Amino acid sequence: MDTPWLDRPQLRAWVRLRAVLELLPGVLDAQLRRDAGLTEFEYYVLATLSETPGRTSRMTELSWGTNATLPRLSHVVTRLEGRGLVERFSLPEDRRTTHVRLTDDGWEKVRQAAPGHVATVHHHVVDPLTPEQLDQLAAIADAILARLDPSGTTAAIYTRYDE
Amino acid sequence: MDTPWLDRPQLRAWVRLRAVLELLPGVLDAQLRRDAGLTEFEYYVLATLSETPGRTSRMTELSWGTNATLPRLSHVVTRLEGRGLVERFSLPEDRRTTHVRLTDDGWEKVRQAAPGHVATVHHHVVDPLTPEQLDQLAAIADAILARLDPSGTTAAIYTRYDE
DNA sequence: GTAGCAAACTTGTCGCGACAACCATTCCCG
DNA sequence: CGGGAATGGTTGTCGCGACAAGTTTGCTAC
Repeated sequence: MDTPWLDRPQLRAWVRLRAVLELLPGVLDAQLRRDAGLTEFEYYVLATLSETPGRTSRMTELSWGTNATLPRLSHVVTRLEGRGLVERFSLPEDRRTTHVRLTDDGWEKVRQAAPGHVATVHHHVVDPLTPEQLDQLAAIADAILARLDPSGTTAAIYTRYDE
Repeated sequence: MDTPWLDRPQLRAWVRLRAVLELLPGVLDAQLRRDAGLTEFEYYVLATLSETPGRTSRMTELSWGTNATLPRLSHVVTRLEGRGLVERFSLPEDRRTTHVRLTDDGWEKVRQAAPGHVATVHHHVVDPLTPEQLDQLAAIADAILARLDPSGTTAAIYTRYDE
């Protein structure tokens, strides 16, 4: 098998992207841990639920919306449940499925945490980019996601953010 | 404090970027673990050393080149040393510093692992993008990195990939 | 020349995520 | 209508990364 190396422009883009992949999550995580006592992932679980009708979602659907595997989500929900931020229940119609509902405490939590998190995203991602670059970024991320998730199950979620 | 929410285009870009941040590292990591028995981060430590004159670097400089904290790097080097892929030593001129050298086994390891990893990067990042998008991505990542690393210590490393 | 301070790592502890195994429920099909 | 297969989640184990503390060496200033 021949080895297609990366040329200069490709390497340039990749090295920088890799640095962002390495550094950005830590910054977002640190801010939320410090100011809200939440993991970035925990925050997104709560935030996703808060935007869902009835503040309730099935585990599997929630895992799509948050780009997580089911085991990971299950563990996180267990922790959030222990802190009283969400609650699990199931319906008689299909007792295999588990539903997760955001509690009032959870709603309050995400409401308090949101401004700081949004400000961080603004500062580190939105503000440094021009509007054109934001559109470019959306298109670029879209193209990459198409490869990461060929089935398109996850990607389909994002279409709701299209104009 | 007022809360500047994200408008549609901003949200669109951010949600997609976040998905990439969540999914891409796992894919790269899984490929390297499976095919080479290396973490993506372990691979980059070895790869960075392999491109350094003398295949040797100080811990601190290596941590810059790989976007890692020193404790993290120290743990990783300990593991790599245990597997015989690198070796630590210090010089009398300043015995606080630790130098890390890639062994022949380490060199062979990275040589064997590189093609598969590069192919993965090609498939998931380079190939889905047009040349224009690659340039855009480099500029976008650059702008974000400037905020992530205001001191510019890390960023300075990347200028060597500029034309 | 020695007292403090800074630099450069290392080590210890804890928590989260990946993977694999497992369990319960429902569907399908002869 | 009974016996797999498939769906939907949960649980257990292990390893890595973050953070905080500790250690050694070198620098500086009086």
